[in-house]
Amino acid sequence: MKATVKSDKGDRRIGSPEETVFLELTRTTDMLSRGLAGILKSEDLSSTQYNVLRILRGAPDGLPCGEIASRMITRDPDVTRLLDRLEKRKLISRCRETKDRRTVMVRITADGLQLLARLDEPVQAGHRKQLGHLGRERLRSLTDLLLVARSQVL
Amino acid sequence: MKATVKSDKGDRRIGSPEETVFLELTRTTDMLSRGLAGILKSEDLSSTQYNVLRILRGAPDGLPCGEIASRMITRDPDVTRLLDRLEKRKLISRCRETKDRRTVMVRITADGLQLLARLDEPVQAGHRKQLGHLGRERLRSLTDLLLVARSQVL
DNA sequence: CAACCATACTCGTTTTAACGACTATTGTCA
DNA sequence: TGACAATAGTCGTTAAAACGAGTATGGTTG
Repeated sequence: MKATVKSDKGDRRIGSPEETVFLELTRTTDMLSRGLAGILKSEDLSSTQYNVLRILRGAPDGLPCGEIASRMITRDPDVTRLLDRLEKRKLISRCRETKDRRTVMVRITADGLQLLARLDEPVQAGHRKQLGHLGRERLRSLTDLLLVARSQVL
Repeated sequence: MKATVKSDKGDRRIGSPEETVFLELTRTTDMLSRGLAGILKSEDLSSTQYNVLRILRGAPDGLPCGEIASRMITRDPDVTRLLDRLEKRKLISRCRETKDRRTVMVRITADGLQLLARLDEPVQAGHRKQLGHLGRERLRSLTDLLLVARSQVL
């Protein structure tokens, strides 16, 4: 997350309820992301990189890099170099398809899987530590509300 | 927000409720931020810059730049150059304090205020468009839940 | 008052992200 | 089939963010 707002207190004008939600979302997400980033740093991984690896773990047969881009937010052009960095570290591999020679298939390597495996536990623990106090009930409400919120937006 | 996860579908393992919330938060915030960024782009402003300006609007007497940094997430060192860019555009002004000559006071300029004023309406409209469909009730629940979530962390 | 620590920024450098233009294949249809 | 458009990635460049070290000023204390 690009990190943005934190408090903005001092600005006395109370915004619309919609804006309030937006600001709260931003602050909360930002705070949580910071925690995750700290955990990932132990493996020298950015959260974007972590995400790519997780996406690839979910697709053992590999994915064309356009598909990766579309599952993330970052645009096509940037994925190339993101993958470059991961490939340099042997966490993924790329190979050009023989059928459609335009597409490049990307797969996670054994090294990549191991790295993810090392992170699984700390990441889960981090999430529990940050959000566990909410309890099932509220976690569920929150998830539901967010789904509804997102469903409408384009 | 640095833009990160979007879908991650394909990864069949259903995570903990905490992780689910985290992912939903990330996706939602990301989607909403994207919308805001689009609006800000009309004035060639990044969301970080927008935030600084809003913070400063709330503090007519100016703020030392360390205080700005602490109200945002970004670290001290980076605020300097962020302000550099804003100053170059005459949106803020800086002057060294006479009392404590270490601190630099930052103020928003008339130009800066005008720019914000031009954005106020579109930004509000954007938020309503994105989240208005939730209705008072759910907006409020969401805000409350987020506050609770954040209260505990760190 | 002199040495020392803390504070408040600034500067240098390396990574990343963002935007645009460019290349290579494939698919379409006149 | 031959021109044209669409698709899939890559490359170049500029702008931000991240991390660390450095500078100046102000407070503290022996």
